[in-house]
Amino acid sequence: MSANSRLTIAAHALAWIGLYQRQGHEVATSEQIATSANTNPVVIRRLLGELRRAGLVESRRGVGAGWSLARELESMTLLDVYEAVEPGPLFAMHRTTPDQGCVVGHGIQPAMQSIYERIEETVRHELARVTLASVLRDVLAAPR
Amino acid sequence: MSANSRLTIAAHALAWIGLYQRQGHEVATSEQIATSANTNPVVIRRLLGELRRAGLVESRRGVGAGWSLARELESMTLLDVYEAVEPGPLFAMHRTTPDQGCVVGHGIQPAMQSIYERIEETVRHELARVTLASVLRDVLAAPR
DNA sequence: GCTGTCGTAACAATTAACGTTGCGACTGCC
DNA sequence: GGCAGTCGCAACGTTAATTGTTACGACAGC
Repeated sequence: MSANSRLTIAAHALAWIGLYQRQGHEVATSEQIATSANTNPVVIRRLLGELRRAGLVESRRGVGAGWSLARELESMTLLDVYEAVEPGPLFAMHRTTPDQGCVVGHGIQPAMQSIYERIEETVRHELARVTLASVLRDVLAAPR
Repeated sequence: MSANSRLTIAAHALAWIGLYQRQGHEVATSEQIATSANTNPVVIRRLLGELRRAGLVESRRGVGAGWSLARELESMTLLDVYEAVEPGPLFAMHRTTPDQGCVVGHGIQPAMQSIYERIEETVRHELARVTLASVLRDVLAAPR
């Protein structure tokens, strides 16, 4: 599965902003975060834009502009981030509609759909148990 | 997440073969399955080849060739199929290594890695609870 | 006005999955 | 022994999504 790294990068950005603010800074720029994540500032701005729409971060414009947290990291979970940045489901159906004249082709999609929904629900449950504050704790606890 | 449909198609193929055998046929051809799944026979052969390596199906060659189940559908779970056809993890890390000189860039990957491993474990647990026999039951129970 | 940053559009680059074609290998049947 | 049907597999084209890049206007503080 060509998994995407949107959730990883978004968590990275949030942890970075959170740590930076703890160190007394008001706002973080997309360029600073991009340097840490080794990617392009526009990629960060795009992701943070989605997080802003979800009410997780705020942005200022003008000179001295940048990003800040809209809520405490303690009150943010990976589920919040996941829902903000992940568009589609974990597992996909057929790209083309299967043969509806075939019994299997007709019944397979509803069958798999309900299974997939149950699995995604447990994934969401697990994501909801992890706060961004605990992610940052784990980040800082990594051996160097 | 650009989810792929490999698990869905593989389950489709197994259910199709299982039902076909129940109706008294010995083997199913990749072309029959491809027609039901509305795709190309080579795609089916590729997927079934992976399932064969995992010991879930067998194939014959020559005239009257085709595919048959190597085990009962009751003894096959979606986890068996998932592990046979899904190469990578559900969530990806950064595409490029983050800045190891940054505290967050250095600690983010191990932190996310352990979270992702825990989540994949619960997904595997859920997949293991679903047999292909129950998938086929659900397929046949779909309203027409 | 100048500067630094966001906001966003447009497009290129990369990657993975999927689809297609072609052909050799195998096996049962005539 | 030849024929026909199907798998096995490689090669390549197509498609779609993500990611990366460039460009430029908007905004706000100095």
